[in-house]
Amino acid sequence: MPVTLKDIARACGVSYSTVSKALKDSPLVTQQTKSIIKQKAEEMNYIPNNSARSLVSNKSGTIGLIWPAVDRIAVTTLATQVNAALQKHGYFMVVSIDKPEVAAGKFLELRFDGVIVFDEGPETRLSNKITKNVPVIAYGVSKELHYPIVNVNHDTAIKKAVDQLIKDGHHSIDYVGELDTDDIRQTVKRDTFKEYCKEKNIKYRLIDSEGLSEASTREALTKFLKNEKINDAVICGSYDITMGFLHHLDKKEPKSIVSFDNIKQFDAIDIPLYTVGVPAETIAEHLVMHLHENIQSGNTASSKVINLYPELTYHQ
Amino acid sequence: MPVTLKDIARACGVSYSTVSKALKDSPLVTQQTKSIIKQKAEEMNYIPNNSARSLVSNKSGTIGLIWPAVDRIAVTTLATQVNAALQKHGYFMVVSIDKPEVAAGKFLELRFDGVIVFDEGPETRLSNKITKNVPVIAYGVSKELHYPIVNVNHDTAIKKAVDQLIKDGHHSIDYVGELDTDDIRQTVKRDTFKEYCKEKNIKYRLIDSEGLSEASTREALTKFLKNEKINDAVICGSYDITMGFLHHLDKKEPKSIVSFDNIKQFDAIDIPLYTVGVPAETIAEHLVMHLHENIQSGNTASSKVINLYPELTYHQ
DNA sequence: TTGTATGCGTTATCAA
DNA sequence: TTGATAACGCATACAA
Repeated sequence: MPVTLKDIARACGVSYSTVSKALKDSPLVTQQTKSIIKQKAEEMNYIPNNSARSLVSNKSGTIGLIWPAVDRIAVTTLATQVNAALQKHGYFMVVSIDKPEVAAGKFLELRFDGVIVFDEGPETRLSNKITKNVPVIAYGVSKELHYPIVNVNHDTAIKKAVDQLIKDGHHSIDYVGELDTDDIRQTVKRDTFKEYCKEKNIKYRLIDSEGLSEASTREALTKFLKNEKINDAVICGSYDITMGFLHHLDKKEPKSIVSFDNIKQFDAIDIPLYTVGVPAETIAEHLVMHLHENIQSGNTASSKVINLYPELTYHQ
Repeated sequence: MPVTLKDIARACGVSYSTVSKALKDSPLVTQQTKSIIKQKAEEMNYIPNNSARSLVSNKSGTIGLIWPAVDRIAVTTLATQVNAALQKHGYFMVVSIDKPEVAAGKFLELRFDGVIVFDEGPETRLSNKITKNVPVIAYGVSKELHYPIVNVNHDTAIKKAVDQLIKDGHHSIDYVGELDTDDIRQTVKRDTFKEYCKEKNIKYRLIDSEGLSEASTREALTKFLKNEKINDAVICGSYDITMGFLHHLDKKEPKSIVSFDNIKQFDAIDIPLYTVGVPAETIAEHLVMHLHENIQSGNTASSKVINLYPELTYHQ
């Protein structure tokens, strides 16, 4: 059994409320007693009981991140950034790889202060039962949730990508991405691409990466390239898809490539390309800032959309 | 504020201790009152307060997984398996991507029932302060921790790999893996390979993958292959490294490949190869089983080594 | 400046 | 079968 405030109080010959105050540096305690108590606490390896604290203060200092698909690099980067941003605000972040509704339910039982969810479509949506009991914020591209979402506007990103390629003189563009899916982050790219190309009178093709991983993209392209040739202008739907695509790229043939995701990993690539997307750090900051505000104000379930707009950058 | 037992009690006109019993299906309550209470609880969307529970029962039902490097496929697979195994035992798993000692400290404050840590070397080791306060189990290849570890014996795996390649008639073997590292899971492979080849009078080379990712391996091999030719017999240090290696493989030239990690993702590869390692599911089962036992018995910090022995399998 | 008392939501023991 | 009550560890308003 871990050491409690009472144990320290007994060891110091003071009352346990004094210990409580001393350990949180309250001005209501003498410097001298404080330092005695703190030293003793350290010595006895005191570990505060968050359950007890949480019971009385209604705060756990913990945020739950719901992340069922722990496997894509770009998302890993975002999670790391979110972790850092939360830390800055004094929160501890914890991840669940369970199904969203299950994870959120557990988070509620644990009385976490807030929940972040990576929105990928219907199966990742949280019910009212959850969202009216704890501040939730999503990351994605949807606009019609009953809780706030940081929207990274993939549609704008696609348009910027197409515009750039047109500016570079291309009249025919390929899009490599996951086509057969309900993940709204993917479908919005696919559909916007199609429509915008039509609008701009650009010839286009949709090439299925058959998944979101580098491996699936590589395999899918192997098949594709048996019968067809890839275009000179290509938009890749994510960092991982870009990596899968780059394998098949003969460096001698110059291509214009625009890759989704704006993460530092691109700096390590020796092929020049454009990237488009909101930087992971920006996304993280906004997620944390808005969640923090809603925790402070006790707001749950406002269906606000926080729009973030993608940047297009050239990587030499 | 979420609904409490008292709220339900008031709504049902019974005492809250009756509600408490009813909701955990105690035989001390009539079926009738039970069903009334349960229905009301459901209706009011009652969410038990784990903090309060934990305070009195000294159990949180939650296990913390320490996993600072959320980026390798093989590890992702293991985490998923561990999550499932814990669920079977009634636990909820939660992941921290913070530094091990920080994460463990927070887990302690949250009074989690147990901690699992992926051991990769000195920086991933937990101090006595932690391990004497909560049951901890590690996954790795070390044998000298002050807490239990599920050891997957990479040294045996390497030997099995070399033996197989010798049996297939090879006299010269390449090892592709991370060479310049303190990660003990990697160094043990490197060192055993070298020594065992010497012992068996086999010519060998160590090829640096310059990291553990597919991308780094691919790049490293690009450089390597400019001046050298890869051997006919190759051992790859992990799933991701194998994937990086396969890019450079001309399918026409037959090679004998042994890849580390025993995960289902290999089924999707169309190149025949051997895999060696303890299946992720087995690792997960043992981690959870032993942790669960130590939680039950209140054991902390026994320095037991649970040895799991790798299997070599041929994938057509 | 320090100590006492109350209550947070729950479980468990005991009394009714 | 049900209800009252103490206790878990802590924060805090209040009394000393």
